[in-house]
Amino acid sequence: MAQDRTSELTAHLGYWLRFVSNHVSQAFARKVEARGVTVAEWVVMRDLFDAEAMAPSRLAERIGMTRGAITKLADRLIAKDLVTRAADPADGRAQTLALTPAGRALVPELAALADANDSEFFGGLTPEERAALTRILRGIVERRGLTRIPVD
Amino acid sequence: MAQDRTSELTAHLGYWLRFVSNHVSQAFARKVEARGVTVAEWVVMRDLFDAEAMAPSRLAERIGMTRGAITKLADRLIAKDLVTRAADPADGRAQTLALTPAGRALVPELAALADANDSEFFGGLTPEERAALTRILRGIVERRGLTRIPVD
DNA sequence: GACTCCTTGTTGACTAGGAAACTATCCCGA
DNA sequence: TCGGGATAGTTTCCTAGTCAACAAGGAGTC
Repeated sequence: MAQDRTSELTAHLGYWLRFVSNHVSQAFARKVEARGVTVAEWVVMRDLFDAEAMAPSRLAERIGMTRGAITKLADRLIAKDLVTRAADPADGRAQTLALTPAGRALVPELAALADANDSEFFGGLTPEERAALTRILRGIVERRGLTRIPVD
Repeated sequence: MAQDRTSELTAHLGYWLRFVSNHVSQAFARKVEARGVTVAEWVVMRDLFDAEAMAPSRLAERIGMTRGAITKLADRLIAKDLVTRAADPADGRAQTLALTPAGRALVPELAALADANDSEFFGGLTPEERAALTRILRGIVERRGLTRIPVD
Protein backbone atom coordinates (compact mmCIF):
# COMPACT_ATOMS: atom_id res chain seq x y z
CA MET A 1 0.00 0.00 0.00
CA ALA A 2 2.56 2.57 1.05
CA GLN A 3 5.05 2.99 -1.74
CA ASP A 4 8.53 4.38 -1.79
CA ARG A 5 7.19 7.72 -2.92
CA THR A 6 4.17 9.24 -4.52
CA SER A 7 1.86 6.26 -4.60
CA GLU A 8 -0.52 6.00 -7.51
CA LEU A 9 -4.21 6.73 -7.25
CA THR A 10 -5.04 3.13 -8.00
CA ALA A 11 -2.80 1.89 -5.21
CA HIS A 12 -5.47 2.84 -2.71
CA LEU A 13 -8.44 0.76 -1.72
CA GLY A 14 -10.30 4.04 -1.24
CA TYR A 15 -9.87 4.68 -4.94
CA TRP A 16 -11.49 1.44 -5.96
CA LEU A 17 -14.22 1.79 -3.40
CA ARG A 18 -15.06 5.23 -4.69
CA PHE A 19 -14.79 4.10 -8.27
CA VAL A 20 -17.27 1.25 -7.88
CA SER A 21 -19.50 3.16 -5.50
CA ASN A 22 -19.81 6.09 -7.85
CA HIS A 23 -20.72 3.79 -10.71
CA VAL A 24 -23.34 2.01 -8.63
CA SER A 25 -24.81 5.26 -7.39
CA GLN A 26 -24.81 6.85 -10.79
CA ALA A 27 -26.50 3.87 -12.39
CA PHE A 28 -29.13 4.01 -9.67
CA ALA A 29 -29.49 7.76 -10.12
CA ARG A 30 -30.29 7.23 -13.79
CA LYS A 31 -32.94 4.67 -12.90
CA VAL A 32 -34.75 6.75 -10.30
CA GLU A 33 -34.45 9.93 -12.30
CA ALA A 34 -36.45 8.22 -15.00
CA ARG A 35 -39.18 8.31 -12.33
CA GLY A 36 -38.51 11.98 -11.67
CA VAL A 37 -36.73 11.52 -8.37
CA THR A 38 -33.13 12.04 -7.25
CA VAL A 39 -31.22 9.63 -5.03
CA ALA A 40 -31.41 11.97 -2.05
CA GLU A 41 -35.15 12.33 -2.57
CA TRP A 42 -35.47 8.55 -2.69
CA VAL A 43 -33.65 8.20 0.61
CA VAL A 44 -35.96 10.72 2.23
CA MET A 45 -39.04 9.03 0.83
CA ARG A 46 -37.84 5.61 1.97
CA ASP A 47 -37.33 6.99 5.44
CA LEU A 48 -40.77 8.57 5.50
CA PHE A 49 -42.29 5.33 4.29
CA ASP A 50 -41.76 3.64 7.64
CA ALA A 51 -43.01 6.57 9.67
CA GLU A 52 -46.35 8.29 9.62
CA ALA A 53 -44.61 11.62 9.64
CA MET A 54 -41.21 12.95 10.58
CA ALA A 55 -39.67 16.26 11.52
CA PRO A 56 -37.25 17.69 8.95
CA SER A 57 -34.56 17.96 11.61
CA ARG A 58 -34.84 14.29 12.43
CA LEU A 59 -34.66 13.44 8.76
CA ALA A 60 -31.59 15.63 8.41
CA GLU A 61 -29.92 13.79 11.25
CA ARG A 62 -30.82 10.35 9.96
CA ILE A 63 -29.72 11.06 6.43
CA GLY A 64 -26.69 13.16 7.21
CA MET A 65 -27.75 16.29 5.39
CA THR A 66 -28.08 19.78 6.77
CA ARG A 67 -31.48 21.12 7.73
CA GLY A 68 -31.15 23.69 4.98
CA ALA A 69 -30.75 20.97 2.42
CA ILE A 70 -33.80 19.15 3.77
CA THR A 71 -35.85 22.32 3.49
CA LYS A 72 -35.04 22.59 -0.19
CA LEU A 73 -35.36 18.88 -0.85
CA ALA A 74 -38.79 18.90 0.81
CA ASP A 75 -39.78 21.90 -1.31
CA ARG A 76 -38.99 19.87 -4.40
CA LEU A 77 -40.87 16.80 -3.20
CA ILE A 78 -43.86 18.96 -2.29
CA ALA A 79 -43.78 20.54 -5.73
CA LYS A 80 -43.94 17.02 -7.18
CA ASP A 81 -46.85 16.19 -4.89
CA LEU A 82 -44.97 13.33 -3.27
CA VAL A 83 -44.73 14.82 0.21
CA THR A 84 -46.73 17.19 2.38
CA ARG A 85 -45.53 19.61 4.99
CA ALA A 86 -47.72 20.35 7.99
CA ALA A 87 -47.32 22.45 11.08
CA ASP A 88 -46.89 20.49 14.27
CA PRO A 89 -49.87 21.41 16.47
CA ALA A 90 -47.85 20.74 19.60
CA ASP A 91 -44.92 22.98 18.74
CA GLY A 92 -45.20 26.18 16.80
CA ARG A 93 -41.67 25.88 15.44
CA ALA A 94 -41.88 22.35 14.25
CA GLN A 95 -43.01 20.97 10.92
CA THR A 96 -43.75 17.44 9.96
CA LEU A 97 -43.19 15.83 6.61
CA ALA A 98 -45.25 12.92 5.36
CA LEU A 99 -45.70 11.06 2.12
CA THR A 100 -48.72 11.80 -0.01
CA PRO A 101 -50.63 8.80 -1.33
CA ALA A 102 -48.79 9.27 -4.61
CA GLY A 103 -45.48 9.34 -2.76
CA ARG A 104 -46.36 6.25 -0.77
CA ALA A 105 -47.31 4.44 -3.92
CA LEU A 106 -44.02 5.34 -5.56
CA VAL A 107 -41.74 4.01 -2.82
CA PRO A 108 -42.12 0.30 -3.62
CA GLU A 109 -41.42 1.00 -7.27
CA LEU A 110 -38.25 2.82 -6.36
CA ALA A 111 -37.30 0.04 -3.97
CA ALA A 112 -37.62 -2.39 -6.84
CA LEU A 113 -35.22 -0.22 -8.84
CA ALA A 114 -32.79 -0.32 -5.94
CA ASP A 115 -33.04 -4.10 -5.86
CA ALA A 116 -32.47 -4.28 -9.59
CA ASN A 117 -29.50 -1.96 -9.42
CA ASP A 118 -27.96 -3.95 -6.62
CA SER A 119 -28.24 -7.22 -8.41
CA GLU A 120 -26.99 -5.64 -11.60
CA PHE A 121 -23.73 -4.80 -9.89
CA PHE A 122 -23.43 -7.46 -7.21
CA GLY A 123 -25.41 -10.30 -8.74
CA GLY A 124 -22.26 -11.64 -10.35
CA LEU A 125 -20.62 -12.20 -7.00
CA THR A 126 -20.63 -15.61 -5.41
CA PRO A 127 -22.57 -15.88 -2.17
CA GLU A 128 -19.25 -16.06 -0.34
CA GLU A 129 -18.02 -12.90 -1.99
CA ARG A 130 -21.23 -11.11 -1.17
CA ALA A 131 -20.98 -12.20 2.44
CA ALA A 132 -17.34 -11.16 2.61
CA LEU A 133 -18.05 -7.75 1.12
CA THR A 134 -20.88 -7.15 3.55
CA ARG A 135 -18.82 -8.29 6.49
CA ILE A 136 -15.81 -6.17 5.52
CA LEU A 137 -17.84 -3.04 4.96
CA ARG A 138 -19.84 -3.43 8.13
CA GLY A 139 -16.63 -4.14 10.00
CA ILE A 140 -15.18 -0.84 8.87
CA VAL A 141 -18.35 0.96 9.84
CA GLU A 142 -18.26 -0.59 13.27
CA ARG A 143 -14.55 -0.29 13.91
CA ARG A 144 -14.50 3.36 12.99
CA GLY A 145 -17.81 4.13 14.65
CA LEU A 146 -19.35 5.58 11.51
CA THR A 147 -22.90 6.68 12.03
CA ARG A 148 -23.88 9.59 9.89
CA ILE A 149 -24.18 9.21 6.20
CA PRO A 150 -22.09 11.87 4.59
CA VAL A 151 -23.88 12.38 1.30
CA ASP A 152 -21.01 14.52 0.12
CA MET B 1 -31.56 -9.17 -1.20
CA ALA B 2 -34.92 -8.91 -2.90
CA GLN B 3 -37.58 -8.70 -0.22
CA ASP B 4 -41.24 -9.34 -0.33
CA ARG B 5 -41.87 -5.67 -0.85
CA THR B 6 -40.18 -2.35 -0.37
CA SER B 7 -36.73 -3.44 0.68
CA GLU B 8 -34.92 -1.29 3.17
CA LEU B 9 -32.08 1.01 2.22
CA THR B 10 -29.65 -1.03 4.28
CA ALA B 11 -30.61 -4.21 2.51
CA HIS B 12 -28.50 -3.16 -0.45
CA LEU B 13 -24.79 -3.66 -0.85
CA GLY B 14 -24.78 -0.42 -2.79
CA TYR B 15 -25.91 1.36 0.33
CA TRP B 16 -22.99 0.11 2.39
CA LEU B 17 -20.54 0.69 -0.39
CA ARG B 18 -21.69 4.27 -0.70
CA PHE B 19 -21.76 4.72 3.04
CA VAL B 20 -18.17 3.62 3.54
CA SER B 21 -16.92 5.23 0.35
CA ASN B 22 -18.40 8.58 1.30
CA HIS B 23 -16.79 8.43 4.70
CA VAL B 24 -13.41 7.52 3.22
CA SER B 25 -13.64 10.25 0.61
CA GLN B 26 -14.82 12.85 3.05
CA ALA B 27 -12.04 12.08 5.50
CA PHE B 28 -9.56 12.37 2.66
CA ALA B 29 -11.17 15.62 1.53
CA ARG B 30 -10.61 17.11 4.96
CA LYS B 31 -6.96 16.11 4.88
CA VAL B 32 -6.14 17.52 1.47
CA GLU B 33 -8.23 20.63 2.02
CA ALA B 34 -5.94 21.43 4.93
CA ARG B 35 -3.34 21.75 2.15
CA GLY B 36 -5.69 23.97 0.15
CA VAL B 37 -6.63 21.39 -2.46
CA THR B 38 -9.84 19.55 -3.25
CA VAL B 39 -10.05 15.86 -4.06
CA ALA B 40 -10.74 16.54 -7.73
CA GLU B 41 -7.77 18.87 -7.85
CA TRP B 42 -5.60 16.19 -6.26
CA VAL B 43 -6.65 13.68 -8.91
CA VAL B 44 -5.75 16.10 -11.66
CA MET B 45 -2.42 16.89 -10.09
CA ARG B 46 -1.61 13.22 -9.61
CA ASP B 47 -2.37 12.60 -13.25
CA LEU B 48 -0.20 15.50 -14.36
CA PHE B 49 2.60 14.26 -12.13
CA ASP B 50 3.35 11.34 -14.44
CA ALA B 51 3.15 13.39 -17.62
CA GLU B 52 5.15 16.36 -18.68
CA ALA B 53 2.00 18.04 -19.83
CA MET B 54 -1.49 17.01 -20.81
CA ALA B 55 -4.38 18.43 -22.80
CA PRO B 56 -7.45 19.37 -20.75
CA SER B 57 -9.60 17.17 -22.93
CA ARG B 58 -7.44 14.15 -22.22
CA LEU B 59 -7.56 14.90 -18.54
CA ALA B 60 -11.34 15.21 -18.71
CA GLU B 61 -11.56 11.82 -20.35
CA ARG B 62 -9.20 10.14 -17.91
CA ILE B 63 -10.88 11.58 -14.86
CA GLY B 64 -14.45 11.38 -16.05
CA MET B 65 -15.30 15.04 -15.80
CA THR B 66 -16.59 17.34 -18.50
CA ARG B 67 -14.23 19.64 -20.31
CA GLY B 68 -16.06 22.58 -18.80
CA ALA B 69 -15.30 21.33 -15.32
CA ILE B 70 -11.63 20.89 -16.19
CA THR B 71 -11.46 24.44 -17.48
CA LYS B 72 -12.70 25.75 -14.15
CA LEU B 73 -10.67 23.33 -12.09
CA ALA B 74 -7.55 24.35 -14.01
CA ASP B 75 -8.40 28.00 -13.42
CA ARG B 76 -8.40 27.32 -9.71
CA LEU B 77 -5.12 25.40 -9.79
CA ILE B 78 -3.52 28.16 -11.85
CA ALA B 79 -4.74 30.75 -9.34
CA LYS B 80 -3.00 28.72 -6.64
CA ASP B 81 0.16 28.57 -8.74
CA LEU B 82 0.12 24.80 -8.83
CA VAL B 83 -0.46 24.41 -12.57
CA THR B 84 0.31 26.33 -15.74
CA ARG B 85 -1.66 26.51 -18.95
CA ALA B 86 0.16 26.96 -22.24
CA ALA B 87 -0.91 27.11 -25.86
CA ASP B 88 -0.02 24.07 -27.93
CA PRO B 89 2.29 25.33 -30.68
CA ALA B 90 1.22 22.51 -32.98
CA ASP B 91 -2.52 23.14 -32.74
CA GLY B 92 -4.04 26.56 -32.30
CA ARG B 93 -7.07 25.18 -30.50
CA ALA B 94 -5.27 23.04 -28.00
CA GLN B 95 -3.93 23.91 -24.58
CA THR B 96 -1.61 21.95 -22.36
CA LEU B 97 -1.62 21.82 -18.60
CA ALA B 98 1.47 21.10 -16.54
CA LEU B 99 2.45 21.22 -12.89
CA THR B 100 4.48 24.15 -11.63
CA PRO B 101 7.48 23.32 -9.44
CA ALA B 102 5.28 24.12 -6.43
CA GLY B 103 2.62 21.78 -7.74
CA ARG B 104 5.12 19.03 -8.42
CA ALA B 105 6.51 19.39 -4.93
CA LEU B 106 3.06 19.13 -3.40
CA VAL B 107 2.04 15.87 -5.07
CA PRO B 108 4.15 13.54 -2.89
CA GLU B 109 2.80 15.21 0.22
CA LEU B 110 -0.75 14.66 -0.95
CA ALA B 111 0.08 11.08 -1.88
CA ALA B 112 1.28 10.56 1.68
CA LEU B 113 -2.09 11.84 2.90
CA ALA B 114 -3.81 9.37 0.61
CA ASP B 115 -1.70 6.57 2.03
CA ALA B 116 -2.50 7.69 5.56
CA ASN B 117 -6.20 7.89 4.82
CA ASP B 118 -6.22 4.46 3.27
CA SER B 119 -4.54 2.82 6.19
CA GLU B 120 -6.77 4.71 8.58
CA PHE B 121 -9.78 3.02 7.06
CA PHE B 122 -8.40 -0.25 5.75
CA GLY B 123 -5.47 -0.79 8.08
CA GLY B 124 -7.71 -2.74 10.43
CA LEU B 125 -8.45 -5.36 7.81
CA THR B 126 -6.55 -8.61 7.74
CA PRO B 127 -4.36 -9.16 4.67
CA GLU B 128 -6.93 -11.70 3.48
CA GLU B 129 -9.75 -9.22 3.83
CA ARG B 130 -7.80 -6.59 2.00
CA ALA B 131 -7.06 -9.00 -0.80
CA ALA B 132 -10.67 -10.10 -0.95
CA LEU B 133 -11.95 -6.52 -1.08
CA THR B 134 -9.54 -5.62 -3.84
CA ARG B 135 -10.41 -8.73 -5.80
CA ILE B 136 -14.15 -8.21 -5.45
CA LEU B 137 -14.04 -4.56 -6.44
CA ARG B 138 -11.77 -5.16 -9.39
CA GLY B 139 -13.94 -8.05 -10.41
CA ILE B 140 -16.98 -5.80 -10.56
CA VAL B 141 -15.05 -3.22 -12.54
CA GLU B 142 -13.95 -5.85 -15.00
CA ARG B 143 -17.21 -7.73 -15.27
CA ARG B 144 -19.17 -4.58 -15.92
CA GLY B 145 -16.53 -3.02 -18.12
CA LEU B 146 -16.32 0.12 -16.03
CA THR B 147 -13.77 2.56 -17.35
CA ARG B 148 -14.67 6.13 -16.71
CA ILE B 149 -14.66 7.47 -13.22
CA PRO B 150 -18.00 9.11 -12.63
CA VAL B 151 -17.13 11.76 -10.08
CA ASP B 152 -20.84 12.29 -9.59
C1' DG C 1 -8.51 27.96 -52.25
C1' DA C 2 -13.18 27.78 -50.24
C1' DC C 3 -16.83 25.19 -48.02
C1' DT C 4 -18.19 22.06 -44.69
C1' DC C 5 -17.74 19.54 -40.79
C1' DC C 6 -15.19 18.23 -36.71
C1' DT C 7 -12.64 19.20 -32.52
C1' DT C 8 -10.89 22.16 -28.68
C1' DG C 9 -11.67 24.89 -25.03
C1' DT C 10 -14.48 28.49 -22.76
C1' DT C 11 -18.61 30.46 -21.16
C1' DG C 12 -23.29 31.05 -19.10
C1' DA C 13 -27.37 29.18 -17.04
C1' DC C 14 -28.63 25.88 -13.84
C1' DT C 15 -28.49 22.37 -9.93
C1' DA C 16 -27.76 20.37 -5.34
C1' DG C 17 -25.62 20.79 -1.51
C1' DG C 18 -22.96 23.23 2.85
C1' DA C 19 -22.19 27.13 6.20
C1' DA C 20 -23.84 30.63 8.64
C1' DA C 21 -27.09 34.33 9.58
C1' DC C 22 -31.72 34.96 10.63
C1' DT C 23 -36.73 34.43 12.48
C1' DA C 24 -40.01 32.44 15.31
C1' DT C 25 -41.12 29.78 19.01
C1' DC C 26 -40.39 27.28 23.23
C1' DC C 27 -38.67 26.54 27.90
C1' DC C 28 -36.77 27.63 32.22
C1' DG C 29 -35.43 30.27 36.15
C1' DA C 30 -35.71 34.32 39.07
C1' DT D 1 -44.21 37.11 33.85
C1' DC D 2 -40.66 38.17 31.55
C1' DG D 3 -36.03 37.78 29.93
C1' DG D 4 -32.43 34.91 28.15
C1' DG D 5 -30.84 31.01 26.08
C1' DA D 6 -31.95 26.84 23.29
C1' DT D 7 -34.22 24.90 19.26
C1' DA D 8 -36.70 24.42 14.45
C1' DG D 9 -36.80 25.77 10.18
C1' DT D 10 -35.76 29.04 6.43
C1' DT D 11 -32.92 31.94 3.75
C1' DT D 12 -28.77 33.76 1.64
C1' DC D 13 -24.43 33.25 -0.23
C1' DC D 14 -21.03 30.26 -1.92
C1' DT D 15 -18.92 26.13 -4.29
C1' DA D 16 -18.23 22.63 -7.70
C1' DG D 17 -20.15 20.24 -10.81
C1' DT D 18 -23.33 19.41 -15.50
C1' DC D 19 -25.19 20.67 -19.99
C1' DA D 20 -25.61 23.21 -24.00
C1' DA D 21 -24.29 27.09 -26.85
C1' DC D 22 -20.49 29.12 -28.66
C1' DA D 23 -15.94 30.86 -31.04
C1' DA D 24 -11.78 29.55 -33.08
C1' DG D 25 -8.93 26.59 -35.36
C1' DG D 26 -8.02 22.37 -38.16
C1' DA D 27 -8.78 18.89 -41.93
C1' DG D 28 -10.76 16.85 -45.86
C1' DT D 29 -13.02 17.50 -50.47
C1' DC D 30 -14.14 19.39 -54.61
